[in-house]
Amino acid sequence: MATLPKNYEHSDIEQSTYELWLEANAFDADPDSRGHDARYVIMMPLPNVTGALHMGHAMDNVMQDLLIRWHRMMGHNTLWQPGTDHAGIATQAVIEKRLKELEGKTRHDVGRDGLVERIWRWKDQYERRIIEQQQRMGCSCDWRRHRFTMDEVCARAVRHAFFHMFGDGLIFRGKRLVNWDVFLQTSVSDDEVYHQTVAGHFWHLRYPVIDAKPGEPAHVVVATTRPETMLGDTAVAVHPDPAAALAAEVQKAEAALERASDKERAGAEEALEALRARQRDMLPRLVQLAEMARDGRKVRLPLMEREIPLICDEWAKPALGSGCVKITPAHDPNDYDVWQRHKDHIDIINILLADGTLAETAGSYAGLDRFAARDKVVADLDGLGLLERVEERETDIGHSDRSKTPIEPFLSDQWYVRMGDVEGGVVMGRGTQKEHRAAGLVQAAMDAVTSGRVSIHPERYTKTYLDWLGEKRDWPISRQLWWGHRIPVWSKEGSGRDLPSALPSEGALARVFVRDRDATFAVAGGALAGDAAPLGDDETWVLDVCLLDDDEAAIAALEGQGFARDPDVLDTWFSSALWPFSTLGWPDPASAPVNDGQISLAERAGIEDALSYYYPGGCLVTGRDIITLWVARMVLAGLYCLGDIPFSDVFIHANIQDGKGERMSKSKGNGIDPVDIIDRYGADAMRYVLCDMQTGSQDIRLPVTAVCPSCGHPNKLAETHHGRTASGQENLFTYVCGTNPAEKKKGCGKEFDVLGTLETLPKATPFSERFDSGRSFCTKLWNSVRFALMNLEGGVAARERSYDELHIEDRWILDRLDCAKRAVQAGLDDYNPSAAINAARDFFWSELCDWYLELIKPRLAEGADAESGALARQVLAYCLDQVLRLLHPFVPFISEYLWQRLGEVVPERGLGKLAAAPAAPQLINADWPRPDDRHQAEPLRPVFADLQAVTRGVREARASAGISPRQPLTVTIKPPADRAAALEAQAHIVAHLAGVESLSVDPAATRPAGAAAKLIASVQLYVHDIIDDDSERKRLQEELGRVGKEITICEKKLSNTKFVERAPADVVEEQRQRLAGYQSQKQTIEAELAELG
RNA sequence: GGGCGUAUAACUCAGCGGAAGAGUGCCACCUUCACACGGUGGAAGUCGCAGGUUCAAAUCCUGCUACGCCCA
Repeated sequence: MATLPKNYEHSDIEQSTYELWLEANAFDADPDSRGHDARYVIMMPLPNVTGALHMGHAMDNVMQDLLIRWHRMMGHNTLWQPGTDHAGIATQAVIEKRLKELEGKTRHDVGRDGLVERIWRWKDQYERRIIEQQQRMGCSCDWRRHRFTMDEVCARAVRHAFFHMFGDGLIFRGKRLVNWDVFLQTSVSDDEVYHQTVAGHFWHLRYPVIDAKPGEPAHVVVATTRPETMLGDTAVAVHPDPAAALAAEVQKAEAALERASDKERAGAEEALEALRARQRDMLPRLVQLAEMARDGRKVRLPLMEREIPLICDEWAKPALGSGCVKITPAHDPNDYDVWQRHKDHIDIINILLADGTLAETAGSYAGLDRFAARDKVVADLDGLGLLERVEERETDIGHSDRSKTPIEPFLSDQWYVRMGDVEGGVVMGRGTQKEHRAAGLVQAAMDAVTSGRVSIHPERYTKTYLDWLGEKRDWPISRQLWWGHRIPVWSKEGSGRDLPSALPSEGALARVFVRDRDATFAVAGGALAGDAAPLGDDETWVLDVCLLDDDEAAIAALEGQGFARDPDVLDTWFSSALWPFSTLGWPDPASAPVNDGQISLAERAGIEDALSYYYPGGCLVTGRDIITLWVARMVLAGLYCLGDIPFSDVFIHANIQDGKGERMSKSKGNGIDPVDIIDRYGADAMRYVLCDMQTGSQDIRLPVTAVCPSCGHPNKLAETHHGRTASGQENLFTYVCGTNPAEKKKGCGKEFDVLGTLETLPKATPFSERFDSGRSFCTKLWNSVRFALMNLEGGVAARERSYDELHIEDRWILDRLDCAKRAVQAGLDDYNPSAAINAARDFFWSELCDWYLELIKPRLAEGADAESGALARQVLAYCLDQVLRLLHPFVPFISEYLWQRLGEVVPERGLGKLAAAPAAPQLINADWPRPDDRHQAEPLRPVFADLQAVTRGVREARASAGISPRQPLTVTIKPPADRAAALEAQAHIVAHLAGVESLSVDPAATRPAGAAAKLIASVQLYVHDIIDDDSERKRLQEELGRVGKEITICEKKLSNTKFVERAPADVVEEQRQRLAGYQSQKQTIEAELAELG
């Protein structure tokens, strides 16, 4: 029969339980007759295929599975859509790096097709690994719907979204300064740039003034951290009104000084004094330079021997440096803005090539790498006596997150999505029933949140979302990569009015982009729409044709006319933004090309198609770092393509940090594989602890210890030293065993890694003591069910029961269970898994196991009253049934396994109509427990609290007197008269739980000689024959002191007339009650002492 | 530089206006018939610092300090 093994081994049950669910198709989601209110959809934040998952992903997946399993049990039609992301730049960077390391080749050696084919192989490998990891965690997603962002169905959605945006004029070309990664030779978005402060220099350069007049300076001084950019200088700027600007600065400094704290005063005074010194010493010269600029004077750019103008622009700050600033429009964002303001009379010169070497425009420096050029420029200027001085200075340098190389601001053509408001508005959800007009894409996404249609939990992240969107910056979507969705635009350049007379392809969209003035015009039938002749005769243009499909005939026609396809691919987030509906077959589920073995998305047999049934979804579960990257973009893409929000709730969970408080991530080398934790502790233990940790705070610290693969020494990673690379630098990915200075026992000193990504080093097994509590919990759950099964064996009749026939402990446990159900529900409703699982745990462990199970043991014993025992068994089976249901979303494997065993022994559970527990073949699909007012037993709570307190009192007396737990005691209880009856009726409970052989209740009792006296909640206990008078006297004196202190506190409060007058009446009354209680305790103790003599 | 967050027992975290809590760890006792990944009992905290509001502050406000994250 179904007795459980004595020991719980997670490895024995997890795989078979997961297979049980798979065989029962328990994760499958199909549209059915349940209404739209009963749907629950989670779109998995698609992990990218660059590598395996770490604990941060585990948190994300567990939170989703928790919500999904909970909703599934509540009877919802529940879809959890899994999938992976191609992560364009990240994945290509990994493969290129490996190509270089393993084969010594670059991507150009293997070609576009060759590289892409290698990436597909990598993708297949890691996608498998990720799915395996998710399955080990217990993820209950519908694997038949697994998608990859470059699947055919997703690719089709990308083409449609792009085509429509293109047609609406929301996609445009722009010549902009982008963040250029010279290693990967692509632009990267601001989000992919991290800033690092590095030691650098500040070079002060002299530019000679041309034909300086008497009294004028012979040169101007400008300063830069990147001297090679001077080759591209096209102006030197001074402030137009330096006097006013400096005066304003002085005023600000004076105000700051006034507000300054004592600590800040010295610094503020110094700053003010420096400004005043500038007013005295430098201002006349700056005024003079401004006048020279207005006079059209020029300076000679050294090395290039180019004449460049002095100009007036407010970007030059009189309070900083020399007050003059060099202007390099093509290589600095601020200078680019200056150029925009002075386009008419200054140039823009790009001196850099895509690979980071200097272009022809850099004159004799052409061909040099940017850093070599820097050295040479500095040396040459020095040789000419034009290097005034060099300052050591820390500079903040942007680095590419992918290649770790410094970013160059670089002028290039890029594709953008127009995020801001558009004249006439944007049509959202064109052609759908929800079609409407919005001011612009970003505005629509902001409105969705401010109106409450999308709510973010915790609420504070709403600000993050709105602040970021509020900037309404255009979204750069082109990447100079080979891995990704290729931009579906074919282009041809020309000039003047020489536009092709007709488009070569029917149904294609076309726009004319006019170079150098950021203008685009739609084309209809070969002619410019609207204003028919916006093109000047000498203007150059690009005609862009966007195709909806890769129609071979159309492409051939275009290419025949000299059109060429754009080589770039789209930003990964473009396809991710469509995820909530591309996965469901948008724009047409009926013809959606799903993969082999996958479920069709089309309508069938009168049941809705996947898209209309499952869109919009329910909840998006993710970390706060991608609120801007992804959440916002999904909202606006959903609104634009379907006219509706993609989800109604966003649950932002905590990020996992290591023992040092740094965010766990692969790139930092401090991440750990959840499978390592699952192997050691079990998936349920890991899930239990992750849920317990998810309290609503934004970070969770998880100190990790690694077992050295060479000697077995446990190394606390936060304090263990890293290894070194060949060049002697700290290697963040490796550790040296035994280098924690705080550890007494030394390890072997050998190097290891924790991720298993280094082929040259052995991998350590990581663990964290924080998961112990999860494993203990599972063991306890296992053993309690094991105990129950031993006692339920032979079956329990599912008899109809009335509340009246229940014993006091039966009613009490039903009351506690009912409260637990409410608390678990409330915790989950509030996105507070920690509160939910603690409520379940407290009920299960502290109430069901610690009290109820102990209380019914006599009723279950052989020879006990059969009727009483049957009732206890029935209540016990019901409680376990309910507790397993409550725990299932948190710890699915063990709860399902135990449910199966419980079902074998007691197939029908519950107390009839009084407490229903509808049977289900599998817990994963069983009904979620609902509270029942009839189970509430409020009047019983104080009675039970008395019993518990008295029980604890006896145990404490026994422990403090050093009496063996086995020795039976004799106890007399002297309760206040009004509580005597209730206590007497249940005295057997205390007797049973505290090891009391003889127990009497007597409101008039006095202390027998040798008895320990104890006062518990106004109930006097006498534990007979365990103590001598001296130690009892001493103990009572101590007790008296403690009570005296409490009395003083209460009296002090109550003698404060303000407290009595202003505090709420019930609070004052509570204090009075407390005081009375303590005073009565004091009397009792004094009486005891008097009796002792 | 701007925003968000965190500082509570040795560790990891709850509590967020009316008697300082949990889990782990620690100490003592217990291998009693579900469970030593257990039971019983216990020790352990000027609730980061300084002001303020209030009858009352870990909790609200202001400032400081340290740390983390996001955005420039």
